[in-house]
Amino acid sequence: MAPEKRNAFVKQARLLKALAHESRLLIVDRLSRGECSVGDLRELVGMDLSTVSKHLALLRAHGIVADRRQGTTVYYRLITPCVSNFFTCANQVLKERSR
Amino acid sequence: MAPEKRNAFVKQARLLKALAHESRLLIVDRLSRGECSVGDLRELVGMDLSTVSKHLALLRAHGIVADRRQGTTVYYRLITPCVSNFFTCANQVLKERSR
DNA sequence: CGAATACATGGCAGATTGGCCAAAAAGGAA
DNA sequence: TTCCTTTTTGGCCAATCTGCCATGTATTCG
Repeated sequence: MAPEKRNAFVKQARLLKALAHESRLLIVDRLSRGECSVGDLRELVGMDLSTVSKHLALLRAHGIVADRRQGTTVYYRLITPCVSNFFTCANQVLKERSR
Repeated sequence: MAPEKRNAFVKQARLLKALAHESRLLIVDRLSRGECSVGDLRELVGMDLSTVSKHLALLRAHGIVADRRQGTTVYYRLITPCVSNFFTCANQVLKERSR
């Protein structure tokens, strides 16, 4: 297989991996409805603040979210909104699988 | 959050995780163009046969592929073809991200 | 300045993953 | 049966992931 084509799969795998976690999906889903502070996301996810912060750092490193500081509060937002399509896509597979 | 809604994210995360690997994406992509023997997939992926077999077992356990034995050869096929939509979806995100 | 708030980061432990090798299974052919 | 081919499984190890705790950093307030 051509190296550049193979590389496309590597990039796709990295992206899927970045999303393949319950907490991160929760976060992405929440952010798809508008930006949100880390504290609010922590409440949503229900884990330690440091854990949530690391999930956010991972999403940021993959270019999925971006942050904005306002005073001591940091707000995150989706910068690739089409990432929400993954939910539709996944649900379709889950539905087809259950038949 | 409601337990059943939360559970949906758990299932989605499991599915994404099952796909989030270069070799498994290669396999799914190949199978989306028709069924294929393990040996052929091994050639495509370029790893040990046992490794490929384990990737296939994982995909099967997640209801993504199914197998059929013919003599000593085992053929795999996609049983949730819409899983290919993930490629479209991922490429869209990757494209949006690069802008 | 110091104290408080809101996040991020470093470090560590336990669990999971992904690879190879060797051995077992399952069929088919002789 | 025995041998050969194809695939699966078990074992092992190195690497990665994910959580919490403790600490560090940035900002605001008094």
